[in-house]
Amino acid sequence: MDKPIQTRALQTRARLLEIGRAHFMRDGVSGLRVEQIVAEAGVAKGTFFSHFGDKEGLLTLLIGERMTAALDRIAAAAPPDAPDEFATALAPLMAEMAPDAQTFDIVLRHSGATGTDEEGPIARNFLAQVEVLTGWIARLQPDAVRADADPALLAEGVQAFMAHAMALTFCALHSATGIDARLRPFLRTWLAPLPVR
Amino acid sequence: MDKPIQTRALQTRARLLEIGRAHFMRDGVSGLRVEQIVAEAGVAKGTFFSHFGDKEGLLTLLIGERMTAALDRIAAAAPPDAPDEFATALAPLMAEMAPDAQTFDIVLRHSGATGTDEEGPIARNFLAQVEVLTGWIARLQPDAVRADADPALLAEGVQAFMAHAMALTFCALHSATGIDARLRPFLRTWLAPLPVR
DNA sequence: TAGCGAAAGTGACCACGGTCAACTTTCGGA
DNA sequence: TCCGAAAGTTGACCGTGGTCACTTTCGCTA
Repeated sequence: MDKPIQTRALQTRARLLEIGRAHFMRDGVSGLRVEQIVAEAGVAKGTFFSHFGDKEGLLTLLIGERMTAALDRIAAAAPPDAPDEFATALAPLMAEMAPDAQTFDIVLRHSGATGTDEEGPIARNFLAQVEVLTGWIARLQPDAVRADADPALLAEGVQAFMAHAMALTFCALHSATGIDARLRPFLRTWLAPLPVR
Repeated sequence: MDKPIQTRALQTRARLLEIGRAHFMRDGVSGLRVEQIVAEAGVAKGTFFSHFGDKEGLLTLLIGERMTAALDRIAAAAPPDAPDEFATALAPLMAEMAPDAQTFDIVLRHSGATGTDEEGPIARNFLAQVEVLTGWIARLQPDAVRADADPALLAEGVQAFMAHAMALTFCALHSATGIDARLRPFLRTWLAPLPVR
């Protein structure tokens, strides 16, 4: 019924992860060769794939752990007091999500775009993002953030704008302005409280 | 100075495009093999790459021409009279942009995410989308659409939500509801006119 | 029309992710 | 302590995208 994982397998997996992490930190996504990792770990190619499914399987773990750390730090800090501060608060997370186009690509592909129960640390991170954002938003309603919409909907919208702003990073025309500067006008318009009637 | 393109090259290119289009229409992105196309066209592999750069070069042309056709049809039709009609009006375009995950992936990667001058029919389509949307929005301001924001910013925001809604299509949890149903609440909240003070 | 330079096309070759049938190791129970 | 089944591992093999030094074709001018 249960399937006990042998320590041998855990060790192999840990070794692959560690070596993969080293390569990822040094060269990013593009400089990660399965054959290289496998050679350094002293195992056969097939072993890699039996552990991670495919190359992206490892990458999602590596990217996911960085995203998790970033989000944890953000959640532990003081929540922003106004929509304008959202972008700055989220900047460290976005830096992990989109250090380069290939990474961002993987993040998007495994995002489950806010809300699948499907596996994966990236998808889980997106769910956690919504929770954090929802908390921030609910806390600021109704004075600093519009109260005529569901906080969860607003939170998802923030994610959509984050993706938009990150994508613009890889476009020559917009890469000059910082990512939070690009995000801010959208969030301001999206979250602005309705004028008092 | 000028570089006259030989008719021979044009014919080869046209043949590759035509065969590629046939495969794309039958099997989508995933069922497109460069070697197959090249064999049917009776040319060498290198010829393909000298014409399109890489496999995605051809795919962006094929996807781009479908997106262009869809957007042209939308632009020619009557503009929507309320935010709620945006989603329905845009549905045919979104169907071309995201018939499957792989296609959507390519679209995103070549979008220039609204606003690079960089080449490519997909990036150009994104620019054209903004123009169409800006027109729609400006037309409805200030009664049916909020007037406190720049129409271009609102248009870009619509694109961000479109991407979000399309991404949700490939997520088990959300694929049940139609894409326009998913998009509508966001657009309603994003574009809703401010209450009269 | 010979011949030259550039454009177009060729195909052997490579890189690299991924597969799978066979083999080895582990471990619980008889 | 031996056995069988399942977990773990192996590495030869494959598919496919992409490269590049070389050949062929074309248009032009002397």
